[in-house]
Amino acid sequence: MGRVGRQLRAAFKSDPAAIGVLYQLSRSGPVRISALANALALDVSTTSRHVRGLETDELVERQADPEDGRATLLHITEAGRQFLADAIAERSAVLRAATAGWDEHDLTALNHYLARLADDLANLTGETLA
Amino acid sequence: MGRVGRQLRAAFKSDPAAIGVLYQLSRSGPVRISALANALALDVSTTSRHVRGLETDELVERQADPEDGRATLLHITEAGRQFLADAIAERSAVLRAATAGWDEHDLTALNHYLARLADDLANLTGETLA
DNA sequence: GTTATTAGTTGTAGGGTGCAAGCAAATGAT
DNA sequence: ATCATTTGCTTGCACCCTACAACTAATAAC
Repeated sequence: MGRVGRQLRAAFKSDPAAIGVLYQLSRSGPVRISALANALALDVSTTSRHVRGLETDELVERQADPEDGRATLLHITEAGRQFLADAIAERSAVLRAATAGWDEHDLTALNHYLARLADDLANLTGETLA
Repeated sequence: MGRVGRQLRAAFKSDPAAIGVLYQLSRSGPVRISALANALALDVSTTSRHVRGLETDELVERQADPEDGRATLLHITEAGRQFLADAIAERSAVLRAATAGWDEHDLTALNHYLARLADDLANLTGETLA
């Protein structure tokens, strides 16, 4: 089981953390850092540093939260979407190469199971975006 | 997809790396460090450090390779097996908790797919134990 | 208005990882 | 046999990810 993880990590060299942040932002609209950290199952401080890095690269932007001066709302930029799309494309290519011998049915089944497992694990520990 | 990985990493706090080494050793008998590194898709140097740590904890032992004085052959100790078994039990408990609502068929199917994917990824990059 | 709580950042420390340099044993060329 | 090369492994170094603790700024509670 851990094998899959290790091999995927080895195959996906590019920015492991950044992509998680961008992915979450891409499908959730303006969010606070704390919510993001929660969704990623990471510490707020860690998430804060990632966001700062992405901000420097202009893949993410922050705006003051109109309802709370302490908080900031994050959103992905157009460049961020592009970057994410490229990263996903690269990963997909690897997966497609690995699963070249699979038939359509098995692929969708695996996908389905993984999504379900991710949801169940999220429920187990209570991490989700609000 | 990365979600599963992140959440599993969060749920399995204990010794991420050590367990990989022990697992490989448990199912492969005496191996060289280089072969182990290859199987784990890790750098030899990284693997070397892990082995040293496990050796200190007496979970792994090394003996000189009779056929090559430079190499060492690693094997898991009884304590190592016990440690691994405990770790696997802990992980299994988490997974069972997460998949409490799954029926038997789906579980075995997921297992099957993951094993297949791991194999295919290994083939893609050529990492296996000899 | 003073105190407590909350959102985020920064300091610090610990691990994992890979690359490059080094060391010792083995192999190959002469 | 001798010396150069290759091979297996370890160590030095630098970088990233991560969490916890201490801190600042802003809000909420009283």
